[in-house]
Amino acid sequence: MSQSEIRNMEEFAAISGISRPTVSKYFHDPSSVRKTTRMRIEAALEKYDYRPNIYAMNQNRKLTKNIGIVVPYLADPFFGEIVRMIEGRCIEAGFTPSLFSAHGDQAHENDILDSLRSMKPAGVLLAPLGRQSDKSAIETFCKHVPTVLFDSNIEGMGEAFVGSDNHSFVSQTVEYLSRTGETPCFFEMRTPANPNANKRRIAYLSMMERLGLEPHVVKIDGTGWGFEEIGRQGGFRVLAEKSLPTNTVLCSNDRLAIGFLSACYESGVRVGRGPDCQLRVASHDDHPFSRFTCPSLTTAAHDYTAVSDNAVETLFRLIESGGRLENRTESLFPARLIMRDSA
Amino acid sequence: MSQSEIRNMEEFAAISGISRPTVSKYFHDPSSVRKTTRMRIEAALEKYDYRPNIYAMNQNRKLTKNIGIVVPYLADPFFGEIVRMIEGRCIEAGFTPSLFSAHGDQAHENDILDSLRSMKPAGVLLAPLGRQSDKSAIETFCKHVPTVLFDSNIEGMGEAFVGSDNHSFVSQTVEYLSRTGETPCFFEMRTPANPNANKRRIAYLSMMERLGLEPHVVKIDGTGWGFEEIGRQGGFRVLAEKSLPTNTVLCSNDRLAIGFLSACYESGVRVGRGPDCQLRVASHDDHPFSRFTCPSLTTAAHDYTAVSDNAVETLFRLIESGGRLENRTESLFPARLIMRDSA
DNA sequence: ATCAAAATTTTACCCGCGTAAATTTTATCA
DNA sequence: TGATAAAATTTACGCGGGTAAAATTTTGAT
Repeated sequence: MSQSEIRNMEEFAAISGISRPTVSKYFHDPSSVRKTTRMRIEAALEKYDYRPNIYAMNQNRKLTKNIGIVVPYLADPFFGEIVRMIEGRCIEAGFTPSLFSAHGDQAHENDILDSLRSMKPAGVLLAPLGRQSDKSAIETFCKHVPTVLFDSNIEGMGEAFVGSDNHSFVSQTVEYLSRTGETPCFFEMRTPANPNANKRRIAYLSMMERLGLEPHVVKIDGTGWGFEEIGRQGGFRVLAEKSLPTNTVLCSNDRLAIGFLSACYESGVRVGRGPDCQLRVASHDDHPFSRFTCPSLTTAAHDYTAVSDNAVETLFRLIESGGRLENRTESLFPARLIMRDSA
Repeated sequence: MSQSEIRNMEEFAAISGISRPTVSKYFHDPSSVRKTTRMRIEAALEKYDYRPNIYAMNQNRKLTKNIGIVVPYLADPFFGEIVRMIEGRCIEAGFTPSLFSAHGDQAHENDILDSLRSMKPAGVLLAPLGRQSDKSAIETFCKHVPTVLFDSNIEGMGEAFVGSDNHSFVSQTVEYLSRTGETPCFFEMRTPANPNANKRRIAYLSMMERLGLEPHVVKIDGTGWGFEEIGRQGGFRVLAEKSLPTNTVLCSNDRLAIGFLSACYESGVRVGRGPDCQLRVASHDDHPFSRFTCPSLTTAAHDYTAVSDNAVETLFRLIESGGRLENRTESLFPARLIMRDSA
């Protein structure tokens, strides 16, 4: 560490006694220069803490070493967790992740895609808003930038999709609930923000049919990304109306369940599988908060690690093969039933 | 929208009949060119969707229009909320925010500061890890980049600090709790991650002294950023040991309280202010989930909007005055007591 | 209409680096 | 040790724009 008199790569190259283009190669990939050369550069690097101008570096590069990560709603800690894992993998592999959240807003998502395009990223991991997404904007984007979709699928878009197998989630919860008690009804938003919700309803219906049970879908009103509040208000409604067809409620996702449980608590409805309980509640996602609800929430867990690892690996394959894959793959990972106290 | 044959600003300038440097000025600040010129450029922009190469733009600029936002732990929805507000303000003002999370890790925080420096941002809004932060790394960073600290203060670093007034939080909760029931004890981590925790303990002690009450600080073990789990384990411990000195628990922050409440529920301890309740629990932060705990959590709320608005405005002032402020200001916003059901 | 001052636009030059092609060095093997 | 292929380095040029200073146009008061 010393006075950083070094203003550019030219000067740094002069000092380390190597030509500038070789130094350039070194920064692009240290292993691409001779060992002796590398050592001389690294020695100089110790003395003068020079770092290349990232803007000048990327200007003439067709593809940068940047990876874009886009999530729909960052105030949801589920995405916080996923992002943490994905970022780690990207950095390990020598990429520079940049993170964006659409904050539940279509216009914002479009703006993100716009600025992402001008970043010339090597690839993008995109968890779209879903129903609210501007499909054509996403389609156009994917044509120009190597993109892997994750979490929420949009038919045919991106070079691949990596997510969880909604059928696996629902079949496990439905099977468990109906085996151990009353038939579950399915509690969801009338107009879900996310395609996973639709898949889960369908899985519920087909699972009930297979088990020869009568399905009941309870649809509640509400829009936006404040799922907990929506679940809570919906919970108050169905509890007040006593309109629940069974004593077992399977929520479409944990955030709705969190709200529903708080409505139950406030309404004095005891939830759990004990003899003194009036209601069982289960759900899907294994949201980071779901182990701290009262009672703790029985749910089907995403394989966070598998999804994020596979999404990243798929993107790396995509990047290495020049931005196009033979055929669009959809990798779905099964859920793991987490039995806690709510059902 | 048409075929984007435009490869660079030169070509675009030719087509719109303006010289390239003027076009450059336009993209830097549309209001800096004559109205007629602006209209001609914007007309051309409609026909040919050209956008300048951001890397070429920033290469020779001493300062970009980027603003760095750094938070310690993005899986905490508190930061998700703050980020959402801050990003909005930055975009409104024509800046490009880029978001980073240290994910609770010092090395990661340092790496972020490193890459942030090479981004030549106009300014940075930094919520440091706190105790885990590498103070000297942050100090060096702040010398080179105009930085406003927020949420968690580090004495003397950055050109300003914007956050919440911990004394206001604690004085309100302590006053309320001791006025309406038993004296509160203070429930916190033995080695808190965040300087706010220390300020809150001190505020608790001084407040108790002022009220002529005997303070009790309950310290629980645990490290890292999984506060809920730490609060939960600590809760089980103190409940099993029956070591709580009073029936009123004031948690240092909501995430601890969330864990503590789940421990209470599982231990069959009824929390609330009703006659059949054994314990009152209150806390600080107004975490997004605190209204969904069981019972809903009485807490002191950050003025999210004021903090984020003020942090951004302070940064803008800092940027306009060339990166240095007369003297380091600390803006603290008072809390608002949110009375819910837990106390 | 005139003319100087102010606001814009152009001219001219530079920034910091990527990269293909040419050249040099190193490694391989007889 | 010498010939030759392979690897590394250097040469030479371009990329896409920023920006000071010069030239021009506009403004506004007379």
